[in-house]
Amino acid sequence: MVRAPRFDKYGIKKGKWSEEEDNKLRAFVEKYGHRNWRQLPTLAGLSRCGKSCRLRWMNYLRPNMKSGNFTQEEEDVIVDIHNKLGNKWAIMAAKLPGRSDNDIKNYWHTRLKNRVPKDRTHDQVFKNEQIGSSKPNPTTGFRSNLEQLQQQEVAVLVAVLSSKSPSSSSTTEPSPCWSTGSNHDDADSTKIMPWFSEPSESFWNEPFLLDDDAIISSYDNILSPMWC
DNA sequence: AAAGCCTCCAACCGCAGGGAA
DNA sequence: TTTCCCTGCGGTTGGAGGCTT
Repeated sequence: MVRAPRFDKYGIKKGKWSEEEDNKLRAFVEKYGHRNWRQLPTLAGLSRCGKSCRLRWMNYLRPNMKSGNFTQEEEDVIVDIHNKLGNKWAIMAAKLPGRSDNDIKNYWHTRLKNRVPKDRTHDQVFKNEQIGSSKPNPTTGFRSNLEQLQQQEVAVLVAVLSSKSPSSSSTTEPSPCWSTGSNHDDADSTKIMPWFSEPSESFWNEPFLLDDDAIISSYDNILSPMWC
């Protein structure tokens, strides 16, 4: 079900993550955070690119990640947002704590896509909007129609993000907003994520000390691009 | 039993936006 | 102002496992 592990020409591992790699990544991020995904794999002793580490963390290793089937409520949220905004998986993920954009995207493609009438999708709405206004307004033209639609999208987006998420009423689960880098500031991050403690200042100023000498020596010989 | 097909999802890839230099 | 780097997003793919014939 997943890609077989392999190494690219730079020695960067690709494919399925092992339990050991997961543990290394989880331990490192929980201890030091993830300010620099590009350097993180080197510091954490992983033969992965930063992008791969970020994806793994965001999709599976984050605290409070849910597994298993989507509830009817979650499904409704996905369909509703898709009708309004289209394939905005990150926005849907922000509304569904514990679900990643990848989860939602997969769920849409495998379960929901064929269930939702095509003429109700955002893309079709967008097309209809353009077809319906095939005679451009002599004073404003097509561009303003598009801008108007974009303004409507922004309004919907604001409404979606400002409304309560389905599970927030029944749980005390932290808001996923931290994961999108919005709607919070650093001062609040420890409240939102009790597990996320700001690393001590010395961490960012002092050289990182690893237990494994081999990793330290390899750090000096990084020739491959760390980001894919 | 086995071959072929289908489904699902973890992971990869490329692009765009924002910020720093 | 321009260029470069980093990050996040959305589309696509690889391939294991299940199903059908």
